[in-house]
Amino acid sequence: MSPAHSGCAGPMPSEESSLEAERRSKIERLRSRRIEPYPHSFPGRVPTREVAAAASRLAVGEESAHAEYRVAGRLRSVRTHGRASFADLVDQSGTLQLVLRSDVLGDEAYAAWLSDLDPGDIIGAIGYAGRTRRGENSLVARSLVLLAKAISPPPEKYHGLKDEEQRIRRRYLDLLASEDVRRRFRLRSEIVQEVRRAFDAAGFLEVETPILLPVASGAAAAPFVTHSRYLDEELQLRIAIELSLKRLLVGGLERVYEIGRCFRNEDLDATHSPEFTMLEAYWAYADYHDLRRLLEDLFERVAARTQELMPNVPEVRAATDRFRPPFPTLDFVESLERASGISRVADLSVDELRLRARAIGATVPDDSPPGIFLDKLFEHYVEPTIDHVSFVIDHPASTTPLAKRHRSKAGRVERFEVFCRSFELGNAYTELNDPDEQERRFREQLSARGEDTYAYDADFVAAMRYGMPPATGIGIGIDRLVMALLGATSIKDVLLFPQTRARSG
RNA sequence: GGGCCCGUAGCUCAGUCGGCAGAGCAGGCGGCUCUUAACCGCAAGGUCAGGGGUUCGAGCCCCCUCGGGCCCGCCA
Repeated sequence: MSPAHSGCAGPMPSEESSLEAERRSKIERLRSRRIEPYPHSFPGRVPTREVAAAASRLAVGEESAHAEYRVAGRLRSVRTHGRASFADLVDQSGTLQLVLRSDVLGDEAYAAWLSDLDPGDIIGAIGYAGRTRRGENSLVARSLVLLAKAISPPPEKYHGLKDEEQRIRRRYLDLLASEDVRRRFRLRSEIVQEVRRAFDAAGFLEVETPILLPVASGAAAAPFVTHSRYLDEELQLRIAIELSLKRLLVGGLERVYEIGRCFRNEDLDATHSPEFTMLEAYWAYADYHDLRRLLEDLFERVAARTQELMPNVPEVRAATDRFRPPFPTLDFVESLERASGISRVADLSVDELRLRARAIGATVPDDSPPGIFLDKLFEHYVEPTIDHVSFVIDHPASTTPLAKRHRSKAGRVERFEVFCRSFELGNAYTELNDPDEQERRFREQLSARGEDTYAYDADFVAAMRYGMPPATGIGIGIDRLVMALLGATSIKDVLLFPQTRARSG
């Protein structure tokens, strides 16, 4: 038993419906038949897919009583047909039809099972493969075993669970009602595995660094704040992994990555969740070109796996097509100039930039640094034009205070962002490793903006003074990557248990 | 934080002009040995999100609250 997760526990239906009373009375009946409704295990089961495969090798109408199979899963529907019935059994491998016949199960058992089983029950079936006269791959059941009686009825068998609130709050119902939803979340896990494989294969070490920190830094965001009773000190939940991983570079771990939850005390909307899964990777002695190559390979692989797992879903097909190489490269400045018609945009004064930003309706403070205005212009003119997965590279230095200066382009930094359908998937730099410059920029950040800014992490600067190798680093939003691959329009579609308000009253 | 929309049976949804609360699925009873959203017949199932108001009369109109969705603003 894993630790209970909080959050979605929520108060749920207190009064039982008459349907539930009916099912409870069936439990009593079953017990009077000396059938335990909640037994301990069901050994020897095979996936339903295996039986379906065996049945598919038979002729229509043929049955093969030689081999016996044990399958288990959730009963989805029962089509009673007098002295023969058909039931659909769903397990993780798929759906298998059970053929229930009084002449095979025995008249008494047949009648008893039909009256005491309901859709939603977890059952085991023991029998042999057969193909019905209508050609359906089936298991002809010699006996049935109740494994868990469901008291609450499942969602409607055809339409499933549609109510968005219920889908989120009671994701288990959404999952049990929809093979498609189950596949999407399975895909999410596989994408994470694929990411691990890519970084492992490139010689990276997966590490785990603190989530609870004295001060959350490494990004500009509002942290969640908590309190340690032991220390009697305030702690903050991390908003980024960056500074922990860079400390590891100082310590001589040359290639490290972490996949983990980060927390930002901000709104939930279509592309933001207060807790989200971030991949960050840091690579000593390499630069952002190396990371980009690694990423391009990774994208091809996850897109292929996505198509494999979810063929024939048009929106998924359209989404994965965006991950087909080559991936366009957009120079930040050139693409902005082309899209906006503004020439020499990087040379404009702050005042000119502010006017341009105001003209497109950007609502940022007047005293913002030039990079903020450039970002706004880019968001307005260029981002909406990005559909295919694309790399935006070499941003003006003023937009990116914490990246290393570009080695050849004046006024730029070595950075790329990956975009898909106008939202950002990832962000990579050739990292700063001059401790004095790091400290200076931290301080500039502090004075530049208000509350949501980089907290000053003195120990991190101290670490860098011992020497951090030249390195490149990247952050990828795993939730967004999954969204992009599935063509999902809301981050809630890729989070098993998105944040919801506690139910009151 | 601002705007718009939604909440009816366990689930999926109708509900017209303010006039008896409806259907399908699921469940109950009966029928059916090839169905697959099985089908046929009968009966049952409601705090119309919650609270207040208008009205002879409110699921429907008005106000408040709760929850959700979408758009905008901010962060990835």
